[in-house]
Amino acid sequence: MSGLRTGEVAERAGVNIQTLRYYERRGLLSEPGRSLGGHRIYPPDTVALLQVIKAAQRLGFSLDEVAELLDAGRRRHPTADLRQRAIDKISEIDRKIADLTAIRSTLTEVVDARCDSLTNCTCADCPLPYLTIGTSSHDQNGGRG
Amino acid sequence: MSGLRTGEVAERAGVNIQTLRYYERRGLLSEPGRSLGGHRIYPPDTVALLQVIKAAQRLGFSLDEVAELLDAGRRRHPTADLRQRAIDKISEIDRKIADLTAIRSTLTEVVDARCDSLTNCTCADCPLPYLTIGTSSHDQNGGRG
DNA sequence: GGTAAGCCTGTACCTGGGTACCGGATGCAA
DNA sequence: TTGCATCCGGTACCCAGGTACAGGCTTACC
Repeated sequence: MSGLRTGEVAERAGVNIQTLRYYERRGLLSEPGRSLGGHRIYPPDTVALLQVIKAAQRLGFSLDEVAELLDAGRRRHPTADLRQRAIDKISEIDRKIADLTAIRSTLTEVVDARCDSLTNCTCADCPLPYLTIGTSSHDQNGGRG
Repeated sequence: MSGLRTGEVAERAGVNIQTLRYYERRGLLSEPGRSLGGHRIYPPDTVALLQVIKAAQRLGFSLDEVAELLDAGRRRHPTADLRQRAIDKISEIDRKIADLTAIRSTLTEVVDARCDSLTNCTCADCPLPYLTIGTSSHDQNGGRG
Protein backbone atom coordinates (compact mmCIF):
# COMPACT_ATOMS: atom_id res chain seq x y z
CA MET A 1 0.00 0.00 0.00
CA SER A 2 1.85 3.10 1.18
CA GLY A 3 4.26 4.06 -1.54
CA LEU A 4 4.28 5.83 -4.83
CA ARG A 5 4.29 4.50 -8.32
CA THR A 6 6.83 5.50 -10.91
CA GLY A 7 4.57 7.99 -12.60
CA GLU A 8 3.59 9.66 -9.35
CA VAL A 9 7.18 10.08 -8.22
CA ALA A 10 8.20 11.38 -11.61
CA GLU A 11 5.40 13.90 -11.72
CA ARG A 12 5.90 15.15 -8.18
CA ALA A 13 9.63 15.51 -8.63
CA GLY A 14 9.28 17.00 -12.07
CA VAL A 15 11.45 14.46 -13.83
CA ASN A 16 10.90 12.00 -16.64
CA ILE A 17 9.98 8.43 -15.77
CA GLN A 18 12.98 7.19 -17.72
CA THR A 19 15.13 9.39 -15.57
CA LEU A 20 14.09 7.47 -12.48
CA ARG A 21 15.24 4.22 -13.99
CA TYR A 22 18.37 5.91 -15.24
CA TYR A 23 19.16 7.13 -11.73
CA GLU A 24 18.51 3.66 -10.40
CA ARG A 25 21.04 2.25 -12.88
CA ARG A 26 23.49 4.97 -11.93
CA GLY A 27 23.12 4.14 -8.26
CA LEU A 28 21.52 7.40 -7.21
CA LEU A 29 18.27 5.73 -6.26
CA SER A 30 18.35 2.41 -4.49
CA GLU A 31 16.14 -0.28 -5.90
CA PRO A 32 12.62 0.23 -4.62
CA GLY A 33 10.18 -2.43 -3.53
CA ARG A 34 7.91 -4.09 -6.05
CA SER A 35 4.26 -4.91 -6.26
CA LEU A 36 3.23 -8.51 -6.80
CA GLY A 37 3.14 -7.80 -10.48
CA GLY A 38 6.62 -6.31 -10.48
CA HIS A 39 5.81 -2.61 -10.55
CA ARG A 40 8.13 -0.36 -8.58
CA ILE A 41 6.77 1.07 -5.34
CA TYR A 42 8.77 3.98 -4.06
CA PRO A 43 8.93 5.22 -0.49
CA PRO A 44 7.37 8.68 -0.32
CA ASP A 45 10.62 10.44 0.53
CA THR A 46 11.98 9.52 -2.88
CA VAL A 47 10.50 12.76 -4.15
CA ALA A 48 12.54 14.73 -1.64
CA LEU A 49 15.64 12.73 -2.55
CA LEU A 50 15.16 13.58 -6.18
CA GLN A 51 14.91 17.21 -5.25
CA VAL A 52 18.17 16.90 -3.35
CA ILE A 53 19.78 15.31 -6.40
CA LYS A 54 18.55 18.06 -8.66
CA ALA A 55 19.71 20.69 -6.21
CA ALA A 56 23.15 19.13 -6.02
CA GLN A 57 23.30 19.09 -9.80
CA ARG A 58 22.48 22.77 -9.82
CA LEU A 59 25.31 23.22 -7.37
CA GLY A 60 27.60 21.92 -10.08
CA PHE A 61 28.04 18.33 -8.95
CA SER A 62 28.02 15.61 -11.58
CA LEU A 63 25.76 12.60 -11.07
CA ASP A 64 28.76 10.51 -10.08
CA GLU A 65 29.66 13.03 -7.44
CA VAL A 66 26.09 13.19 -6.19
CA ALA A 67 26.00 9.41 -5.94
CA GLU A 68 29.17 9.42 -3.86
CA LEU A 69 27.92 12.19 -1.65
CA LEU A 70 24.63 10.45 -1.02
CA ASP A 71 26.39 7.24 -0.27
CA ALA A 72 28.81 8.92 2.10
CA GLY A 73 25.92 10.67 3.78
CA ARG A 74 23.97 7.45 4.19
CA ARG A 75 26.83 5.56 5.74
CA ARG A 76 27.48 8.35 8.17
CA HIS A 77 31.19 8.26 7.69
CA PRO A 78 32.80 11.15 9.47
CA THR A 79 32.89 12.69 6.09
CA ALA A 80 33.65 16.33 6.28
CA ASP A 81 34.32 15.45 2.74
CA LEU A 82 31.22 17.26 1.58
CA ARG A 83 32.77 20.42 2.91
CA GLN A 84 36.01 19.86 1.02
CA ARG A 85 34.11 19.12 -2.16
CA ALA A 86 32.11 22.26 -1.73
CA ILE A 87 35.30 24.22 -1.28
CA ASP A 88 36.74 22.71 -4.45
CA LYS A 89 33.52 23.43 -6.29
CA ILE A 90 33.72 27.06 -5.26
CA SER A 91 37.10 27.53 -6.89
CA GLU A 92 35.85 25.78 -9.97
CA ILE A 93 32.91 28.16 -10.10
CA ASP A 94 35.22 31.10 -9.59
CA ARG A 95 37.25 30.03 -12.59
CA LYS A 96 34.10 29.71 -14.68
CA ILE A 97 32.94 33.13 -13.66
CA ALA A 98 36.34 34.59 -14.51
CA ASP A 99 36.25 32.97 -17.94
CA LEU A 100 32.74 34.20 -18.60
CA THR A 101 33.69 37.67 -17.50
CA ALA A 102 36.63 37.75 -19.90
CA ILE A 103 34.43 36.50 -22.71
CA ARG A 104 31.81 39.05 -21.83
CA SER A 105 34.22 41.95 -22.05
CA THR A 106 35.44 40.82 -25.44
CA LEU A 107 31.88 40.54 -26.65
CA THR A 108 31.28 44.04 -25.37
CA GLU A 109 34.21 45.22 -27.42
CA VAL A 110 32.80 43.49 -30.46
CA VAL A 111 29.50 45.25 -29.92
CA ASP A 112 31.02 48.64 -29.20
CA ALA A 113 33.28 48.47 -32.23
CA ARG A 114 30.33 47.46 -34.41
CA CYS A 115 32.04 44.45 -35.88
CA ASP A 116 30.12 43.10 -38.83
CA SER A 117 31.94 39.94 -39.76
CA LEU A 118 33.96 37.26 -38.05
CA THR A 119 36.48 37.01 -40.84
CA ASN A 120 36.33 40.28 -42.73
CA CYS A 121 35.31 42.85 -40.22
CA THR A 122 35.61 46.34 -41.62
CA CYS A 123 35.26 48.24 -38.38
CA ALA A 124 38.02 50.40 -37.03
CA ASP A 125 40.11 48.99 -34.19
CA CYS A 126 38.45 45.63 -34.63
CA PRO A 127 38.99 43.50 -31.51
CA LEU A 128 38.40 40.22 -33.31
CA PRO A 129 42.06 39.55 -34.20
CA TYR A 130 42.86 39.61 -30.52
CA LEU A 131 40.45 36.92 -29.44
CA THR A 132 43.07 34.85 -27.76
CA ILE A 133 41.36 35.04 -24.41
CA GLY A 134 40.16 31.92 -22.71
CA THR A 135 43.05 29.89 -24.04
CA SER A 136 44.05 28.97 -20.53
CA SER A 137 44.37 25.29 -19.82
CA HIS A 138 42.37 25.06 -16.64
CA ASP A 139 39.14 24.57 -18.52
CA GLN A 140 39.41 22.07 -21.31
CA ASN A 141 35.76 22.59 -21.97
CA GLY A 142 36.39 26.14 -23.09
CA GLY A 143 33.65 28.55 -22.32
CA ARG A 144 30.93 26.34 -23.62
CA GLY A 145 27.83 25.73 -21.62
CA MET B 1 52.76 23.47 -54.18
CA SER B 2 50.96 26.43 -52.61
CA GLY B 3 48.62 24.89 -50.12
CA LEU B 4 48.84 22.89 -46.96
CA ARG B 5 48.18 19.28 -46.30
CA THR B 6 45.80 18.08 -43.64
CA GLY B 7 48.50 17.37 -41.13
CA GLU B 8 50.17 20.73 -41.59
CA VAL B 9 46.94 22.65 -41.13
CA ALA B 10 46.05 20.59 -38.09
CA GLU B 11 49.41 21.10 -36.49
CA ARG B 12 49.58 24.83 -37.16
CA ALA B 13 46.06 25.40 -35.91
CA GLY B 14 46.51 23.11 -32.96
CA VAL B 15 43.60 20.85 -33.76
CA ASN B 16 43.22 17.18 -34.47
CA ILE B 17 43.20 16.02 -38.10
CA GLN B 18 39.82 14.39 -37.54
CA THR B 19 38.54 17.72 -36.39
CA LEU B 20 39.27 19.21 -39.81
CA ARG B 21 37.17 16.61 -41.52
CA TYR B 22 34.52 17.02 -38.87
CA TYR B 23 34.36 20.77 -39.50
CA GLU B 24 34.16 20.11 -43.22
CA ARG B 25 31.16 17.85 -42.62
CA ARG B 26 29.62 20.48 -40.38
CA GLY B 27 30.06 23.15 -43.03
CA LEU B 28 32.57 25.27 -41.13
CA LEU B 29 35.31 24.60 -43.65
CA SER B 30 34.47 24.56 -47.31
CA GLU B 31 35.73 21.61 -49.29
CA PRO B 32 39.36 22.20 -50.16
CA GLY B 33 41.08 21.34 -53.42
CA ARG B 34 42.58 17.92 -53.94
CA SER B 35 45.81 16.56 -55.20
CA LEU B 36 45.73 14.19 -58.16
CA GLY B 37 45.64 11.34 -55.73
CA GLY B 38 42.74 12.80 -53.78
CA HIS B 39 44.54 14.31 -50.80
CA ARG B 40 43.14 17.57 -49.49
CA ILE B 41 45.11 20.73 -50.22
CA TYR B 42 44.09 23.65 -48.03
CA PRO B 43 44.58 27.32 -48.80
CA PRO B 44 47.02 28.77 -46.29
CA ASP B 45 44.45 31.02 -44.62
CA THR B 46 42.62 27.96 -43.38
CA VAL B 47 44.82 28.10 -40.32
CA ALA B 48 43.61 31.60 -39.55
CA LEU B 49 40.04 30.55 -40.17
CA LEU B 50 40.42 27.72 -37.69
CA GLN B 51 41.72 30.19 -35.15
CA VAL B 52 38.67 32.35 -35.75
CA ILE B 53 36.44 29.33 -35.22
CA LYS B 54 38.17 28.44 -31.99
CA ALA B 55 37.97 32.03 -30.79
CA ALA B 56 34.26 32.17 -31.53
CA GLN B 57 33.80 28.92 -29.63
CA ARG B 58 35.55 30.46 -26.68
CA LEU B 59 33.12 33.35 -26.95
CA GLY B 60 30.38 30.85 -26.30
CA PHE B 61 29.09 30.27 -29.82
CA SER B 62 28.16 26.75 -30.81
CA LEU B 63 29.55 25.29 -34.00
CA ASP B 64 26.19 25.78 -35.69
CA GLU B 65 26.25 29.42 -34.73
CA VAL B 66 29.82 29.83 -35.91
CA ALA B 67 28.91 28.24 -39.23
CA GLU B 68 26.05 30.68 -39.67
CA LEU B 69 28.19 33.64 -38.75
CA LEU B 70 30.91 32.64 -41.18
CA ASP B 71 28.37 32.11 -43.88
CA ALA B 72 26.68 35.43 -43.24
CA GLY B 73 30.06 37.14 -43.25
CA ARG B 74 31.01 35.52 -46.53
CA ARG B 75 27.81 36.46 -48.27
CA ARG B 76 27.81 39.93 -46.83
CA HIS B 77 24.11 39.74 -46.16
CA PRO B 78 23.07 42.44 -43.77
CA THR B 79 20.99 39.82 -41.98
CA ALA B 80 21.74 37.81 -38.88
CA ASP B 81 24.48 40.18 -37.94
CA LEU B 82 27.27 39.45 -35.61
CA ARG B 83 26.54 42.47 -33.49
CA GLN B 84 23.04 41.39 -32.53
CA ARG B 85 24.25 37.91 -31.80
CA ALA B 86 26.97 39.29 -29.62
CA ILE B 87 24.41 41.35 -27.73
CA ASP B 88 22.26 38.28 -27.20
CA LYS B 89 25.30 36.31 -26.12
CA ILE B 90 26.08 38.93 -23.52
CA SER B 91 22.71 38.56 -21.84
CA GLU B 92 23.09 34.82 -21.96
CA ILE B 93 26.45 35.15 -20.23
CA ASP B 94 24.98 37.50 -17.66
CA ARG B 95 22.37 34.92 -16.77
CA LYS B 96 24.99 32.24 -16.43
CA ILE B 97 27.11 34.42 -14.21
CA ALA B 98 24.08 35.20 -12.06
CA ASP B 99 23.31 31.49 -11.68
CA LEU B 100 26.88 30.66 -10.84
CA THR B 101 26.99 33.45 -8.32
CA ALA B 102 23.85 32.17 -6.62
CA ILE B 103 25.25 28.66 -6.55
CA ARG B 104 28.51 29.96 -5.21
CA SER B 105 26.87 31.71 -2.31
CA THR B 106 24.90 28.62 -1.40
CA LEU B 107 28.08 26.58 -1.45
CA THR B 108 29.68 29.16 0.76
CA GLU B 109 26.87 28.71 3.22
CA VAL B 110 27.34 24.96 3.09
CA VAL B 111 30.98 25.42 3.92
CA ASP B 112 30.39 27.97 6.64
CA ALA B 113 27.64 25.92 8.23
CA ARG B 114 29.83 22.80 8.17
CA CYS B 115 27.23 20.61 6.53
CA ASP B 116 28.25 16.97 6.64
CA SER B 117 25.60 15.28 4.56
CA LEU B 118 23.38 16.14 1.64
CA THR B 119 20.35 14.33 3.02
CA ASN B 120 20.85 14.15 6.77
CA CYS B 121 22.91 17.13 7.64
CA THR B 122 23.12 17.62 11.36
CA CYS B 123 24.48 21.13 11.42
CA ALA B 124 22.54 24.01 12.90
CA ASP B 125 20.83 26.35 10.48
CA CYS B 126 21.57 23.97 7.63
CA PRO B 127 21.21 25.76 4.29
CA LEU B 128 20.68 22.61 2.28
CA PRO B 129 16.87 22.59 2.48
CA TYR B 130 16.92 25.91 0.68
CA LEU B 131 18.73 24.71 -2.39
CA THR B 132 15.98 25.73 -4.72
CA ILE B 133 18.11 28.24 -6.53
CA GLY B 134 18.82 27.85 -10.18
CA THR B 135 15.37 26.48 -10.86
CA SER B 136 14.70 29.24 -13.33
CA SER B 137 13.65 28.06 -16.75
CA HIS B 138 16.01 30.15 -18.84
CA ASP B 139 18.81 27.64 -18.62
CA GLN B 140 17.72 24.04 -19.02
CA ASN B 141 21.28 23.00 -18.55
CA GLY B 142 21.32 24.29 -15.02
CA GLY B 143 24.60 25.76 -14.00
CA ARG B 144 26.54 22.82 -15.31
CA GLY B 145 29.04 22.91 -18.06
C1' DG C 1 -14.80 -9.15 -16.82
C1' DG C 2 -13.63 -5.61 -19.97
C1' DT C 3 -10.68 -1.95 -21.16
C1' DA C 4 -7.61 1.81 -20.89
C1' DA C 5 -3.94 3.71 -18.57
C1' DG C 6 0.15 2.73 -16.62
C1' DC C 7 4.28 0.14 -15.97
C1' DC C 8 7.77 -3.53 -17.23
C1' DT C 9 12.47 -4.77 -19.65
C1' DG C 10 15.62 -4.11 -23.14
C1' DT C 11 17.59 -1.60 -26.47
C1' DA C 12 18.43 2.26 -29.35
C1' DC C 13 18.80 6.97 -29.94
C1' DC C 14 19.66 12.03 -28.84
C1' DT C 15 22.83 16.39 -28.15
C1' DG C 16 27.61 18.57 -28.99
C1' DG C 17 32.09 18.34 -30.02
C1' DG C 18 34.92 15.75 -31.24
C1' DT C 19 38.35 11.16 -31.45
C1' DA C 20 39.84 6.43 -32.83
C1' DC C 21 40.35 2.68 -35.81
C1' DC C 22 40.48 0.13 -40.22
C1' DG C 23 42.22 -1.34 -44.63
C1' DG C 24 43.86 0.62 -48.48
C1' DA C 25 45.87 4.37 -51.44
C1' DT C 26 49.30 8.40 -52.02
C1' DG C 27 53.33 11.38 -51.47
C1' DC C 28 57.91 12.01 -51.24
C1' DA C 29 62.73 11.31 -50.53
C1' DA C 30 66.70 8.28 -51.13
C1' DT D 1 61.85 1.43 -56.89
C1' DT D 2 61.53 0.94 -52.33
C1' DG D 3 59.74 2.16 -48.08
C1' DC D 4 57.80 4.83 -44.65
C1' DA D 5 54.90 8.72 -43.38
C1' DT D 6 50.79 10.56 -44.40
C1' DC D 7 46.20 10.67 -45.98
C1' DC D 8 41.76 8.62 -47.71
C1' DG D 9 36.68 7.30 -46.68
C1' DG D 10 33.73 5.00 -43.65
C1' DT D 11 32.34 3.74 -39.45
C1' DA D 12 32.27 3.34 -34.60
C1' DC D 13 33.10 5.19 -30.30
C1' DC D 14 33.78 8.71 -26.34
C1' DC D 15 31.59 11.92 -22.56
C1' DA D 16 27.22 13.27 -19.65
C1' DG D 17 22.67 13.17 -18.94
C1' DG D 18 19.16 11.70 -20.31
C1' DT D 19 14.88 10.28 -23.80
C1' DA D 20 12.22 7.22 -26.90
C1' DC D 21 10.31 3.11 -28.60
C1' DA D 22 8.61 -1.74 -28.95
C1' DG D 23 6.10 -5.47 -27.32
C1' DG D 24 4.07 -7.31 -23.48
C1' DC D 25 2.23 -7.44 -18.62
C1' DT D 26 -0.36 -5.18 -14.49
C1' DT D 27 -3.50 -2.21 -12.21
C1' DA D 28 -7.46 0.41 -11.59
C1' DC D 29 -11.90 1.55 -12.44
C1' DC D 30 -16.63 0.78 -14.22
